[in-house]
Amino acid sequence: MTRDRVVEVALELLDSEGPAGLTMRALGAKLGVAPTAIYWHVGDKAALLEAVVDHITADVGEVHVGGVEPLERICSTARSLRHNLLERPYLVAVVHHQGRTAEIFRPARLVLAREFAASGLEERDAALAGEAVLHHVIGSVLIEQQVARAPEQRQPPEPSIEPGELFEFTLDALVRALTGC
Amino acid sequence: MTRDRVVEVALELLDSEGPAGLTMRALGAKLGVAPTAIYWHVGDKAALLEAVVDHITADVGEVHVGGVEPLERICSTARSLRHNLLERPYLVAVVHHQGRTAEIFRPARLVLAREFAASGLEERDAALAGEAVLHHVIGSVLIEQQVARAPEQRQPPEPSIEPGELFEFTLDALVRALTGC
DNA sequence: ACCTGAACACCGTTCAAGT
DNA sequence: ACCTGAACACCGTTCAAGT
Repeated sequence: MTRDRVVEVALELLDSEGPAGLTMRALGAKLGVAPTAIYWHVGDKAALLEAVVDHITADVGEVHVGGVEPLERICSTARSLRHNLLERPYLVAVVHHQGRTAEIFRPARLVLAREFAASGLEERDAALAGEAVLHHVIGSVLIEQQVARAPEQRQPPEPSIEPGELFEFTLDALVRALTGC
Repeated sequence: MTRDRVVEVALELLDSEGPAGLTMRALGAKLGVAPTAIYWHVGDKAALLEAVVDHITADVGEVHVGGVEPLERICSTARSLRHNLLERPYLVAVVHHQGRTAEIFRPARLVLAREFAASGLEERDAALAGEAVLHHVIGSVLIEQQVARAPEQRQPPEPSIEPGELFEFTLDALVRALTGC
């Protein structure tokens, strides 16, 4: 029983049971310990969620930047970020609930601003362009996840648009527009 | 005490106290009635939330489309949608929790696809372009709201980028890229 | 038809008490 | 230092009982 172990098991519980399943009692049971023992190691549930999101933030921050020219590096950063966000099903909801959505984008934000600057934009425009790409990524992921677990949606959003294809199509148009190619 | 009255007061409670404050007990108290009376009119809390989101969906769906040429109509639709989404602070979170994010975009989606088609794109490309604009709107709103109520964010996302300005900048670039102007 | 009250199973949390 | 158990205030929900 260490703080790291508690957070680790909390993440497992989150992945398997969802946010509603992550209760102090269930977590205690999975740790083989009384629920109240958690309070000694990590504090209350707010502190636990902070720690969980700390871990998630670190994971999401590890964006893989490939390619050599700025345009390709921008696109690969966006793809990597999207991939990281789609990995954990409840990631966006939990991070949003903690009010830390802006925070998890920091590493990608820095890369994007740098690469847009390298593509010829001046500092402020590069920052704006980077933010635009982030908006596109989070918007895509949010809607993709929602469409996936929609209730009995009367009809699919559009006749057979595959999410990945849609993402690539739009990313390409957006980045070309922002860099002025 | 009618079903509509219950939903109406539930929306008030949601706006004033947030999602955590919307409890059957608090709702009963505000209605001057026992919490269990709600069950007779609207069913359980899941049914209540469905009804609340029904109402929100109708509100968000009322997008104002201005201008005459397609490009201006697309931008004004996006602005109107953004405005509607920003109006209620907990809208995005509640709708997302109900798994109905894709649904609230339906009216705007139809308008956007139609206008992109009018601008010269063929049907499928018009649908893709419309979806891209929706991604941009939801992404912008999500991050804007999060930055607004971030905890003790160490530093603001970027040196003084006003959200509205950022939205306009990116929307313009995106739409011009998609329509090929 | 409409509402109340008691009751139940579940939360998060505190705190004295154990080792 | 680390954990347990009982207890408390809060949830959503059911259901018999009232009018």
